[in-house]
Amino acid sequence: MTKNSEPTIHDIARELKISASTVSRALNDNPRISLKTKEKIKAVADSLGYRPNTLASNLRNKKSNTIGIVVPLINRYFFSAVISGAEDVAFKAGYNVVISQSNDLAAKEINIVQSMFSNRVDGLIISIAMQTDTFDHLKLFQRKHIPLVFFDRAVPEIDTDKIVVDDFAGGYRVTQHLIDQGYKRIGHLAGPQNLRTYFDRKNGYIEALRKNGIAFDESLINVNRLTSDDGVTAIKLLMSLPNPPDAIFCGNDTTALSAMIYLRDKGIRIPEDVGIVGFSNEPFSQVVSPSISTIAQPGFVMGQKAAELIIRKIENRERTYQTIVLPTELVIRESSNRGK
Amino acid sequence: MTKNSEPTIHDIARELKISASTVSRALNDNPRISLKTKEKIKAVADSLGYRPNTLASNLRNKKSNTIGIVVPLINRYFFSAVISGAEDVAFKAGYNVVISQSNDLAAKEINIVQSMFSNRVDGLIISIAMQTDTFDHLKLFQRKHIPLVFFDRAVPEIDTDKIVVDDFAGGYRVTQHLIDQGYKRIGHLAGPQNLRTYFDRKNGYIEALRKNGIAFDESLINVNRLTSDDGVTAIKLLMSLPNPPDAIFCGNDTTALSAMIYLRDKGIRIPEDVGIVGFSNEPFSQVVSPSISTIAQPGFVMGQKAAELIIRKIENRERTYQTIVLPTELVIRESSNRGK
DNA sequence: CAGAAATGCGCAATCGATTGCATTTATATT
DNA sequence: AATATAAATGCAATCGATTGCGCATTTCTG
Repeated sequence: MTKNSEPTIHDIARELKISASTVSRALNDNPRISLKTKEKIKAVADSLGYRPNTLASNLRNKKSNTIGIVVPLINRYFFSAVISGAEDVAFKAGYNVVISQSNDLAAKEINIVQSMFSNRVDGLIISIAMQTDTFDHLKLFQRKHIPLVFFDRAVPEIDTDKIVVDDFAGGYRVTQHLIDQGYKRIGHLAGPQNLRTYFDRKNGYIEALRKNGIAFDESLINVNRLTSDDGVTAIKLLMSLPNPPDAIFCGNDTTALSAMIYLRDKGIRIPEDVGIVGFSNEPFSQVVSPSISTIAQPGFVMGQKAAELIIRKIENRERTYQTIVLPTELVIRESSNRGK
Repeated sequence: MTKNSEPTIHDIARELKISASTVSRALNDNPRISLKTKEKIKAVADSLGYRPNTLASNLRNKKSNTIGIVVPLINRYFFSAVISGAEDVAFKAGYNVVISQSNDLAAKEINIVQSMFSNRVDGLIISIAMQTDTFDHLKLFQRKHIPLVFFDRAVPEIDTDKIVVDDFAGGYRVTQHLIDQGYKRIGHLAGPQNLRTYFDRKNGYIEALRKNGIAFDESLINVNRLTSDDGVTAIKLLMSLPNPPDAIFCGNDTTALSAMIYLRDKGIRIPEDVGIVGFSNEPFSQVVSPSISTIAQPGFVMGQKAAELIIRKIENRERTYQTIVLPTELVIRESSNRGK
């Protein structure tokens, strides 16, 4: 098939009757090579259309200049924002990024992570799948001292760098805001509690209630997977309670939207009758009607920070682990704004 | 830093006092190795925690099992959908994907593409940057016979595989739909005309007018970069014409939305006074109010097809170039529906 | 039971770039 | 001019996996 005529440093060397070592050094601007020789070599390299074979270089250097990124789903605003931010920083620093999606399946995640290990990525940035509950595949990276950075969904039992948003504070703020708006019975659609993020959001909610002296009613919390359909099921359930809520803190914007549409179809006014707040500030949340109050998660910045951090680790400029907690921002929009 | 104790096939060989060749063959299930030996080898490999070094294998095989994907911006729904679809297919077929974004800058695109070449990707899937107007970096792939697949934004002068949507038909349908709804003066916000997609959309629009015997008025077309701000500027301009349009076919959903918001703020009713149609079916277009009529572009499917195609090419199961034109689908929503 | 055929495995080169150490060449010093 | 010193380059091994060819052992055939 493809003719295999890619020029190598040996071809350049032969052309100039010098050794490949010299060519290699020249192309890497090694001071041991004279300027004159360098120029000659670069000229020949150009004329042959030489392009270094990164594979060979990587093998020899035991470094792939590649950062792996694993997300549940690429095609989700928050995650693609993170990827975008990470790619930006990585590319500028001379790293490639390989990206895979776990589809929130533990099995695929394990597969991906092992494949990335075999590909000798220099570091791994990951937000774990909802389903994942064993972590051997990640501990592998730990054991081999390959930098590992969690973002958003971190694993508490693995001690490494983490970049998360302050979900607790987010949940707290949302709830406080709803209370401030005069809502009395505030329900919560919570995500899977094995994921720290959702766990924290719920606890922020509970803490805000407590601080405000509001009795915590377990029945107002519905734990589900936060899909659009789950949102409808959950809101239906909560509204059918003998004493239904007058506000809902939804674990994400998707359920906020689907709950909102359900309520609207039932003739329930938002925010007058029921207040709604989501989480994540998905793009649609500001353009729907009524627009959805939510918590902004700085995805792009998160990606940038994750990449910066992992590069510092890869290049060994830092040895201690840190957990960066990015501040959350409450974005108040129509769905919870009664003007109080 | 990291201790370099990754076990290799040589370690396994030493352990069993056999040769590395045998180990390699055993792990690759070569029939020349007896079952007994294979089992012993696999047992030792497991016990040592052996993981093949893909870099070494790739170098030797002159194949990286990697597909490069270049998009203008990862964090855009359509593109992340394509990436998601492509990753899906690629991963199942045993390929990794490395992804970079050009930010619509020609210079960065060139840089990325060359870097991917150096990394010896087995194939490249790309949607070119708006800015790009020289194509040497892509012709390089052609010359070296490395499979190249364009999607969405293709380069006419490069003869290779392309996956596009039928933009012409899309533009035509949108326009016909607006005419059917009784709109009389239909304007168009067009994208950069060096990009085939936008060029075709515009021509579909023009053709539909012609077929319906409607005089084509150049002043109703505004060519811009289709950002949110561009949309506002453009709509402002069109509406200030002596004889303003009563419907706008916007080159994408972003401008459709910003134009719509501008009109709404001016007290102009949609779709009663002015009809709006976008392009791409961004997620927000169905949840805004009024919801935006648009053309659905099957991003995920496009990504899948692109990956399937490039893999067939890489594995040499196909030699002829093809252009796959995916059908467009008109999604009629509120913004253009006067119930006619 | 000799010779043929099959089976199982090892040697050594290869992929392309890098690098410690050695060697050659140029320049400086006495 | 001879030696010391610095500058420039080359040799050969290395990174880890793969593979054509050949050798040795086993099994089969007449």
